[in-house]
Amino acid sequence: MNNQKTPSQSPITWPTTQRLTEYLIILEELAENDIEVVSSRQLAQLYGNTASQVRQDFFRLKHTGNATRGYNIAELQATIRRNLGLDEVHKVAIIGCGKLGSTLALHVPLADYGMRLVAAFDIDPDIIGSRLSGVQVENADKMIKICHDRQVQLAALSVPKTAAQHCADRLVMAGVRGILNYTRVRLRVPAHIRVQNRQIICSFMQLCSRACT
Amino acid sequence: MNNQKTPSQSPITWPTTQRLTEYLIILEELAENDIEVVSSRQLAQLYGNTASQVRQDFFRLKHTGNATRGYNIAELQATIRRNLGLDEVHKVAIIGCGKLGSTLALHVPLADYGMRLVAAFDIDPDIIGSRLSGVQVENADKMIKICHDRQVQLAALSVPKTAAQHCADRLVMAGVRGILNYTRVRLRVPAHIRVQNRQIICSFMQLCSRACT
DNA sequence: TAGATTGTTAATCGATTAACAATC
DNA sequence: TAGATTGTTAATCGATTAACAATC
Repeated sequence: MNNQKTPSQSPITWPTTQRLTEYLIILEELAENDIEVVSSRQLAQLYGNTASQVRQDFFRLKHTGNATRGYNIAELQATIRRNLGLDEVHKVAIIGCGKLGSTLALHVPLADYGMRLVAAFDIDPDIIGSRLSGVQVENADKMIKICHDRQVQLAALSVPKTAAQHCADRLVMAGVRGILNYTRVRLRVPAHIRVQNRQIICSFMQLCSRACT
Repeated sequence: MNNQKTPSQSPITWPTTQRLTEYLIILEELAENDIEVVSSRQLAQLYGNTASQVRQDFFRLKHTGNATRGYNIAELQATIRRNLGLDEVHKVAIIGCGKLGSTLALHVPLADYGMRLVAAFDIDPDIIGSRLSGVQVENADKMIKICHDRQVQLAALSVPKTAAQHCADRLVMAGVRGILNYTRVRLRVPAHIRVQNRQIICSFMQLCSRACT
């Protein structure tokens, strides 16, 4: 389910949300190079879309730039972060700390984008008890209690296929709001739970289809 | 650049291509459970879209089902694979075999979807020479020659930010057609090279924005 | 046969692009 | 001032949804 429905209360559509996260990455890169201002044309060039679309996106955020110089990068970053809800700290758990799960824990800079890893789970006794990016890996049978106690809102699911649905069920019971599903299983969850399916193999297939045909 | 332009020759749009890869995963799951036939309504239910959209997608593939029972799963899988170009074997290289790169090599079932890992590179002497999913990790300074010799068409880029553009340049020189970019750098490549940006942190931000606001 | 489902066209919806006055 | 750029509306484009005759 890549194209989710946009909740009616927000003026920000799903395509815009997706672009905003990427703009943020681009702006970060510009800021690192001490660039302070960017025009819609420049940003469009970097993103690979049109200046018109960039301006539309910011128009929806009610973000206003400078009619001569363009957009102030620091302000733009702040607006985007606020609109994506990255101002508050959202608590994240990683379910399954094998190869993929541990990579997510160590490689993804959650802390830089309004999130914090607060729990990690596995069933392998060799992995349970080890530390991963500041948290101790817990036994998966404590998932409901720990996620509930630590108020986990988001979870990344990187377990074997056979465990996927059972883990999802427990996450829902623990009150998690959204699941990033890296398993090749379609999860069945109540309608109010957001699931984003991110099977890495799909990205390879999509690229293959685009680049090689 | 999530929303790429569709090349004019193909009747299959980018949104459809994205869905097709996910249908394939769902069909795999159904086939494992010895289900032989699926209706557009059932598939839509599993994917999270409408039966009408499912039928449109297959209509564009000129795939024809049975007006009473629905679609034969084995036939459907074959049609989708053919349309995505997964019939031939596409050669893949992984650039950067740290935590993320080695996870991609070991975790992603390329061989099941018309791809084959034929090369892997790193600059770390401790990693060079080790074996990863059937290939030996080579020194990154041999990237151009090896990728060219082994006819690498697709590459996954999982190197530190500082190395990203340089690696991309070399991949282009080696004749690679598409790059799956996991770094948080915007790559500058010639127009005929496909780049798909897949920064994992963006998925987390998107989920956060959807689930928590 | 009756009923469920497809194949396909047309209608609708929403996202992107174009255009240009207002701004600095 | 002149020129580049934004803010914003309207037009266009394309994707999704609806509808229903044809099919098995």
